[in-house]
Amino acid sequence: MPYQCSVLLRRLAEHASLSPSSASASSFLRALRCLHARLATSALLHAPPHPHLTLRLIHLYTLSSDLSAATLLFRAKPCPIAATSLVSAHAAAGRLPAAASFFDAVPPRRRDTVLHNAMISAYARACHAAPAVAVFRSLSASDSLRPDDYSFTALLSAVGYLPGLSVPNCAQIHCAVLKSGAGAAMSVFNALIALYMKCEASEAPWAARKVLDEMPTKDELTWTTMVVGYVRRGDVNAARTVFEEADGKVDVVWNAMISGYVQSGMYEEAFELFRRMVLEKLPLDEFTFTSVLSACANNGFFVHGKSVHGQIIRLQPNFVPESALPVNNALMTLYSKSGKIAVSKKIFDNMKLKDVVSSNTILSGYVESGCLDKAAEVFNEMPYKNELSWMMMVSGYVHGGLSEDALKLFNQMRAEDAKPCDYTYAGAIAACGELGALKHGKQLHGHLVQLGFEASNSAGNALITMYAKCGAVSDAHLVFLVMPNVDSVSWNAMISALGQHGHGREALELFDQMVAEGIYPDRISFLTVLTACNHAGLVDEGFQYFESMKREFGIIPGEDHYARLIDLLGRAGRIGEAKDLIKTMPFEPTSSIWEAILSGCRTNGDIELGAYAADQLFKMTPQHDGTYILLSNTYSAAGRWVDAARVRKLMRDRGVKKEPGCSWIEVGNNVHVFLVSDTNHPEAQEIYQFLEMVGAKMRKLGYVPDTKVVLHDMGPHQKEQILSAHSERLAVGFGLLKLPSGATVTVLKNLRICSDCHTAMMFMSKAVGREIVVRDVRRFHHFKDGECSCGNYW
DNA sequence: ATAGGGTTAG
Repeated sequence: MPYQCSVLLRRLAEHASLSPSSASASSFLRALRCLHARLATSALLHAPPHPHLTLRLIHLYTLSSDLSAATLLFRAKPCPIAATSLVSAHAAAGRLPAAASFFDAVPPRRRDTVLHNAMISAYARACHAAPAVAVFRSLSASDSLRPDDYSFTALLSAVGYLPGLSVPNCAQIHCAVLKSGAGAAMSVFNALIALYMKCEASEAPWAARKVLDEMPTKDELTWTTMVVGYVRRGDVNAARTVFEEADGKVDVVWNAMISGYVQSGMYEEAFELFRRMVLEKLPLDEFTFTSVLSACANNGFFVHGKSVHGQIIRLQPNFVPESALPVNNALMTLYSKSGKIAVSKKIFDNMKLKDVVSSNTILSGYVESGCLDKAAEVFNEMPYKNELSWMMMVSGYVHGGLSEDALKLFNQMRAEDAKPCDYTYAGAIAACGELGALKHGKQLHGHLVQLGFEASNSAGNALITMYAKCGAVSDAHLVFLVMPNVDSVSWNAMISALGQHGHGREALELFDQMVAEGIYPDRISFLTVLTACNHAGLVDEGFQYFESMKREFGIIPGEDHYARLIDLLGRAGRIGEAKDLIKTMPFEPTSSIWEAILSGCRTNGDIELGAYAADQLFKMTPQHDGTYILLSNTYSAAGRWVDAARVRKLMRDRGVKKEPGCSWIEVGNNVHVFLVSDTNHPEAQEIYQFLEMVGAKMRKLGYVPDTKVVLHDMGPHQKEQILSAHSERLAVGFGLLKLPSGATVTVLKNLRICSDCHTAMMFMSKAVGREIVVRDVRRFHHFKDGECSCGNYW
């Protein structure tokens, strides 16, 4: 019986090790798995000291990834060879502690060179250089053992992860390898090339090249290593030169070069190389397809991408599920990015093997297209979520305006003990900014520092924006100042922070400083600058920067830049110049342009142009309520009440729904509450009742001399946001009042409200003992010395 | 039984 088992198992093992990844072997192994278990048991029962049998079984289990069965067997019959198998299997699966436990389970005297090699390689895979070196040292120090080619190869790959690796370091190791005499294999040289290429110094490729030139024989990996090394250093041109030189060696070099182009954003070149591979009838494998599909997806080559898909279908490559996986993932990305999420989902559903990347890809497709419900569905069904899954979902919610959901998810994440990455923190911080939840945002800032994410640009940039939106400009500035590597996003965020709060001059100064420090401004920078000018009323400066954008920086102004400049002119009463500007625009006015014109006409009382702009807007966006309101206000401002009423009627006739909004009202000198503009809306009833309640309460306190009502366009969601977000900080008035919906609000003292934006406010906080500025997160007006920066206040 | 390279999601 044991003998029979042994023969059968050897056959199995031979079959499996011939092609461990081919479909037939894996299905073969799967089919026989039940048999294995029985054989294993009987083998152990019938042949107590039978190391060979145990060994074969363990190897077999390792090949079929049944590590728990292999581990069980090892515990019953520990031997160094079995340990080797298990160490490498666990390392391959990314479980370093498990791998190390098998190495440790073998007494030092019984460890052989191969077991040491497996352990060194395990540490190398996990990027742990120091312990790998320690294992290598213990191998060298042993009397009976000597390191071989494998030992050196694995050691060299581990050493590559040492921080601050220099060329002299590498040369030292190089010498040691040569002296030992053991390292003469091609793999050792290839590893040496990779090691030199990892050094930052500019002469490193030269040293690597020397190794390559001195090699007696080179194989495909020699060239590939050079190509990959150059790609990692960001030198695609040098990679290309090496690639050309290696011409004739097929397969991997091509894949490495295509992937190198993709990583450097040179998608056309990547596709061109793929085309050459097809023309020269070179074998295309899953790596080729994956890289070229990614090139197509990233560059909008959707037609090319589809033809690659066609090629895959035509060639019917005999991919095992493991190989088909990345290809399918790349295909999903292609279809998601070209807006065909349904196709993407179909591929997803048909995949035999899925991983986190698959789910994340479909998740990102849904998030990008704004289908947050479907994204959440995928997210909740994911068997395994990683950092990225959480991050995409959190930032997806923020992007979709669902900041509360974002924060809820963030809290759920911490409850599930999942570790947020810096991007996830950035998302949560952005959510705080949207909600004006300064206290929560500060807390997150504290966590960031504790976790050592201070150097993260994404988190830092999110902090700047969050503090700015919560009115804490000095905090925003502090973050900006202590950030170790500010990028253009950081500059833009800080410029915008200053601009939002009316520090127009400072914003412009910061912009100039940015340019002086050699950071190239982008279109966002100019948008920010124009906004800053807008809030500070710096019309001529706005014009100057607009001009220099084209002239000095070669950035073609988009409709958003024009719209902002027109808005700026309109506010400054220079509607005539705005008209001239439209005539010089290289494109037809868009809806945002007409909107800026219309709002300028309202302030300037230009009824004729306003009506024309409104007509254009009615054609483009007939259901947009803002146009009707603006036009009607333009008429009423000019005293043409009949026309104003006509516009309101038009709006009703066309079935345009007015978003219910709420506003602040001033009661007497010092008490302020909410009111809604459209009393027919159910939302209005709620607020109305609320106000009644407030009124009654205030009358009791003797606070109601007269009541002013301001109408304005704030959505119900926004109102809720403001109510819930600010309530904690606003608790200085008469105590909390509760809305039927459960949101709480506090009545304040010394509040000032801008009649234009209706949202900026200032009050004396008894709790803090100083003046605090609170603002609506979406509107950018600045309150200074009791006046709003738009100059329109009461 | 162990080594060196190429893969997809933001």
